[in-house]
Amino acid sequence: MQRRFNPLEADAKWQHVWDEKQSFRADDASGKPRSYVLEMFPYPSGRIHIGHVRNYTMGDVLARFRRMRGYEVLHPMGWDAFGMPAENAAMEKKVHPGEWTRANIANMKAQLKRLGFALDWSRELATCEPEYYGHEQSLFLDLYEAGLVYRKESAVNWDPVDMTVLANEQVIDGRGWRSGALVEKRKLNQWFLKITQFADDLLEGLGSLDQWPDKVKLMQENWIGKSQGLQFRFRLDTVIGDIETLEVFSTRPDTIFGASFAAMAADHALALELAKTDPSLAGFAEECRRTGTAAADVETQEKLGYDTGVSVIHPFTGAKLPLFVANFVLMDYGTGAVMAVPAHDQRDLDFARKYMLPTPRVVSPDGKDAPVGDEAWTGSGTLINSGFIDGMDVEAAKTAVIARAQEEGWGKGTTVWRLRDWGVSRQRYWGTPIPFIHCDACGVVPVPRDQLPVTLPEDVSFDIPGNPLERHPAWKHVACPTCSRPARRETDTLDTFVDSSWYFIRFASQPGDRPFDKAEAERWLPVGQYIGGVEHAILHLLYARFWTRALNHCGKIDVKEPFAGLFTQGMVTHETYKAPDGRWLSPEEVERRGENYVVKSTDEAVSLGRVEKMSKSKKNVVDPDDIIDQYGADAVRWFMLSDSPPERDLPWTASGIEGSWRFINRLWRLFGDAAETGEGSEDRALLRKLHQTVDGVARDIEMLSFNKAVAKIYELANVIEKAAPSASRAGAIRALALLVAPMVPHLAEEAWADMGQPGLIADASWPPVDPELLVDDEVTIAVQVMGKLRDTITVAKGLPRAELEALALASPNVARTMEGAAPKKVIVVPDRLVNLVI
RNA sequence: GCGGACGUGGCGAAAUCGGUAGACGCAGCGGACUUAAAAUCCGCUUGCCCUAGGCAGUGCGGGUUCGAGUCCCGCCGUCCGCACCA
Repeated sequence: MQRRFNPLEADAKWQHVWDEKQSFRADDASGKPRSYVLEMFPYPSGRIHIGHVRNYTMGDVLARFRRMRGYEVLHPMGWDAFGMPAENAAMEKKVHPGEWTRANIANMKAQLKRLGFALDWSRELATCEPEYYGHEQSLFLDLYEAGLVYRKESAVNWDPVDMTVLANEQVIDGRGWRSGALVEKRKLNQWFLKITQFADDLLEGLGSLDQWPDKVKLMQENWIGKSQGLQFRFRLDTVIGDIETLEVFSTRPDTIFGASFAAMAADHALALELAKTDPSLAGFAEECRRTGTAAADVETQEKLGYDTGVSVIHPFTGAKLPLFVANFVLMDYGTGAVMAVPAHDQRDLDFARKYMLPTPRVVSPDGKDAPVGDEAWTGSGTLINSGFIDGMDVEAAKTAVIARAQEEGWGKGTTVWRLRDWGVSRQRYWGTPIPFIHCDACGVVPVPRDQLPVTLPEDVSFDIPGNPLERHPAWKHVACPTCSRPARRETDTLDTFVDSSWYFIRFASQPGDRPFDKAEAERWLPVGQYIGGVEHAILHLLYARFWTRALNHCGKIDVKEPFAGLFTQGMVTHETYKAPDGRWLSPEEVERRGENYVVKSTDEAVSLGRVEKMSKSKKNVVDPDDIIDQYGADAVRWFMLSDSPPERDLPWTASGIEGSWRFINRLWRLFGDAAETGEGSEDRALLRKLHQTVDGVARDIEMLSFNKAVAKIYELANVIEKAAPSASRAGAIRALALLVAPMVPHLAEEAWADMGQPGLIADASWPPVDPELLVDDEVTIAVQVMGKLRDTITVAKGLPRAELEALALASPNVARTMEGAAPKKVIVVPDRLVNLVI
C-alpha cells in the first residue's frame, strides 16, 4: 500500500467500475423497502458551482447510506434546461439555445461524474427535449380538460425599445435590464393555472408535512395568505353610470361602526367611471399607477387620496361617508375597495389625519372611550360606540356583524386569499410550447394528442429582440384541428417552473408513450428526502405541490404531497479580498503572510472583506474542478460535510480543504494497518467506542447532521490510531471503512479492495451494532457543591445513590470546600452527578 | 412595518431530557524526526490569579431551580422572508 492516497487514479478507476456494474441503478421491481432521495436538479448554466457540490454531496451520502441499510434507493439526476439564459447566450454569442444548453449539460455531467455521485444516470432527463416537454404538453391538456387552465387579460412588463416582454427580474428600477428603457405595462391575453382552487388544500396540507422545516411551511402559509372576514356592499348616495353600490372586504367587521370613509383603488371600475367626467381624478389615477410600479420604498410613500365627491351609506347608521380614490388600496386584493376605520388601522389613520377625517374609537382595551393618538389600536378589547354590538369582545362582534349582514342580505362572511392564479405564459422561445391553436372560427382549440409533441422550430434567429416563435415564417401557421381552415399556433411558452413541477414523477417512471405510469410512479413517490436551496422555499415547492394536486384531481396519481421530507441547505461562502484601489481580488491573486494578506504579484496589502456567498462580482469563487484536480473528489466531499451544520452557511477555506486532505491520508494509512492483529487479544474499550460510533453516525446521517457524524468519525479514528494492534483493532479499521464509505466512496472502495474484502464496498452493508457495547460499564460522575463542580469520580455504572453520596463526601476537594459542614440536602442523579447543598 | 431564525473561544462548531460548557476540526504555540524543508508524530491551546487549586465565563439585564448555553420575562444585535394584503 502506498503511503499517500492517489485520488487521480482511484477516483477514475472506481467511477468506471460503478458505471460498468450499474451499481446505482434503481430496480423498479425490487422487493426491498424503497427510498427516494432527490436533490433539486440544476439549471445547466455551464459549470457546476460549489453550492451544487454541497447539495449533491449531502444527497449522495444519504443515498449511499440508505443502500447500505438495505433500501432500494432511487437517486436520479437531470436538467432544468429551459429558460432565459440560453436565449441571452443566443443573442450575445450567436449560438442556438439548444446547442448552448446541450453543451453545458455535457460539461456539467462530466463534472458531476468526477465527484463520484451514486446516481442512476439511466433516468437522466432534460426538460428541453421533446421526450420530456411533449409529455408536459399532454399533462397541460389534462389540466385544461379538468378546468384548471384558463385565459385572461393580464398586464406584462413591456420593453418598448427591445419590443419584448420582460420577466419581473429583468425589470430593474422600472427599466429594462438590457435596453434601459422605461418599462410599460401592457395587457395581453395569457394562460393561467387555477392554483387558487387548491389554496385551502395547499394550506391544510402543510400541517401534514412534519419533515419540512417550519420556516418553509411558514413562508408558504404567508404566501397563500388566508384572511377571513366580511364582504359587503355600501349603497352609493348617487348612481354613477349604472353602478349603485361599492363592494368592500374587511377582516375587521367588528369595527364597522368606526368607519369614517371608504377608499378604492385607482383602477377600480367605479373610479374609472368617475374619471370619465372628472379630468383631475383621471390625472390622480394616472399618478397612482406610475408610483405603483416603482414599489421600491412603499414604506416611506405618503398616503394620497382624491375625494370623489360621492358618498357611501353606512349599512347600520345610514351616515354618509366620503368615498376616496387612494393610492394605498390594491386593485388585485379583495374587492379593490375598503371601508376605512382610522381608529383601528394604521393606514386608515395616517390617511384620516392627512385629510382631516374623523377617527372615532370603537374598540377599547379598558372599555372606556379615549381619543386616538398617532397609533391605531389593533389589539383586543370591548366594543364601544357601536350600537347593537356594544359591550361585545372583538371576536363575538365579528360574528354578530357577519350574521346581521347575511340576515339583511347586504354582505356575507368570506375568505380572501393573497395567493393569485399562476400565470404561466412566457413570450419567449426557449420553453415548452403551449399546445393550443387559435382559429378565427373555432376559437382556442387544444392540439389533438396524436399531434403531440408540439416541437420548437430549430431555424430561429435572435438578431432582433422579441419572440422568435412569433416571427418565424412558417411555424405558427397550421390548419385548425376542428375546421381545417388556416389557423395560428399559440406562440407563448410555459413558465419553466412548470417543467420543474413534475420532473420527480418522471424520474420515478418514464414510459415512452405517456408522462408516467401511475402504479410505477406511486411505488416510489412521494420523494422521501428532497434537498435544495432555500431560495425555492416558496415558488418551486408551492407549484410542485399544486401540480401534484392537480394531477391527483385528474385521477393521474394517488399522491397529493410530492415531497415527504424537505431539507434546505445553506450556501457556501468565502472571504472577500479587496486591493488598495478598491478592486475585488480572487483567492488565487491573494497570499497569506502571517496575520495579513497581500497581492501575490505586487505585495500590496489586501483588505479582508466579509465572508459572503460566492459570486462572480466579488470574485470570491472557487471552481470545484480545480479543487478536485488538486485533492480529488473525496477531500472535497469530506470538506462539504465537515464543520458547519448543513442548514447553515459553510465558509470555504484553503486550510479547511487542506485539513480534509490530511484526514483522507490519515484514513489511508490507518486502512493499511487492517491486517495487523498483534497478539489477537480483544480490546473491549475500542469495541465500545466503535459500536457507539457506528450507532451515532447512523443516526446523524439519518438526521442529515453530517457535521456531527464527521466529528464522531474523527474521534473514532483518533482512538483506533492510539490502540495497540489486536483483532478488535483490525475489525474496527474494516468497520471504519464502511462508516466513511458514503462520504468518501473512492477511498473506501480502494481500501476495501486492498484489505482483500469481497465485492464492492458500495454494495456492502452497514456494520451491525451490538446493543451491549453501546453502554459503558464505567461512568464519570460530577461532584458539585452548591451547583459548582468540585471534583469528578469514576465509578461502576449503576452505583446506588447512597454509595455515590458517600464517595462524593469522601472527596478531598469536596471536604475542603465544605469546611466540615454537613450537607443540608444531597441531590443524586445516578450515573451523572452528585450535588451537595449546604 | 409585519413574520421568523439566530447570538457559545482567534475561527467553523459540539453539548440529543435542565445535570462536568467548549467534543471534533481549523488557526496558533512548543517539541520530536530531518543537513534542511515538506510530510508525519507528541504536547499545549476560553480568560484571569497562576500553586495544589481558585475566580469569572455561552449578546445584555432580571427571574425560576439544588443546578440554566438549554426554561420564563424584558432589552440589544445580526441574518432571512413578506412588503400598503384591508
